[in-house]
Amino acid sequence: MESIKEREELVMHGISPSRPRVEILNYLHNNFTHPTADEIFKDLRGKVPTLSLTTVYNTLKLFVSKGLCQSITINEKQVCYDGQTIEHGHFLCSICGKIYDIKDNEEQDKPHKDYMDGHHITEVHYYYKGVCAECLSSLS
Amino acid sequence: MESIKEREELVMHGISPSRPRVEILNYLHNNFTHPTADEIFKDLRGKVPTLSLTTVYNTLKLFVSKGLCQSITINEKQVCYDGQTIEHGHFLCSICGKIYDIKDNEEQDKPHKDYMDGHHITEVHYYYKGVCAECLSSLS
DNA sequence: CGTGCTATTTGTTATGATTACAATGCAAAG
DNA sequence: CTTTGCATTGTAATCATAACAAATAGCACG
Repeated sequence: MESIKEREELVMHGISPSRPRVEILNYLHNNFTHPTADEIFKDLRGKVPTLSLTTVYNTLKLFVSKGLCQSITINEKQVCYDGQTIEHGHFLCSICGKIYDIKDNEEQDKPHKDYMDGHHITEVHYYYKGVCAECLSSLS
Repeated sequence: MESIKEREELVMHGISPSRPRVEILNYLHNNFTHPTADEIFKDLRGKVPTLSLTTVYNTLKLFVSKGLCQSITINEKQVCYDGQTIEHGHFLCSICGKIYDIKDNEEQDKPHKDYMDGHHITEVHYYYKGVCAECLSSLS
């Protein structure tokens, strides 16, 4: 895990590839669990002992502004982050609280437009709530 | 404004129609601004001087659980509330911060399914971000 | 090698939304 | 009138996030 890819990606986006930034981006590229800032912080502390939570927050905000990741606001409590920048939906399980990615194979399933009611649309977000497959099967 | 309709609606949903509850429901039915708990509290203080912010929070949570209103989590800072319970999208203006209702005239514009990837879907949420018509026109 | 400059990181402290909790109030039933 | 139980209230706690100032690191230049 040399994180060369992450280093390059940062530079291409005009961000200098400091240690914390490379590690956080690498983390986002390897974890599809939609982590919160705090989860990222706790998970990376072992690898980068000097890391501070403030840096995680700053870095994530920077990444979002540069289009390197997206923030997810399904959960009423905390913001979650997703290293996948291509538009896709999410599913929040009301029982276990996990967030799943939704792969939209059918195009018409997702809302799509540039203008609506005269507003200029730059981002489309959609998500579902319910009970996930795993929780469904344990409700035997 | 006798709020008889709200009184009835509360009773029909198994909620005893106390003064704060009637007033908050009435407020949600007359304001389509997607207010936060605090905005509702401040706006109703004149009319109901004994009202407490805690009651507003409790009541909103009760309403959501009984399906009398829905909570909107577009904004990363606070949760907003919407008295309209029929499924509809929202639009958040990144400039002025206002939230608009989106009337979906075209059915295929909104995602729709009962099951997806094995998960059981009970709620569908979607929203857009961008620049609203008003802010667009003032960018002259 | 040092020096200074700028960007980055860090720790601490503040903020602000939401909740927990305990106390008070109130309305219906006896 | 009392009792009983739910509603409401005020206060204090919690917790995510941001502000801020100090410390540090990377780097161009002498």
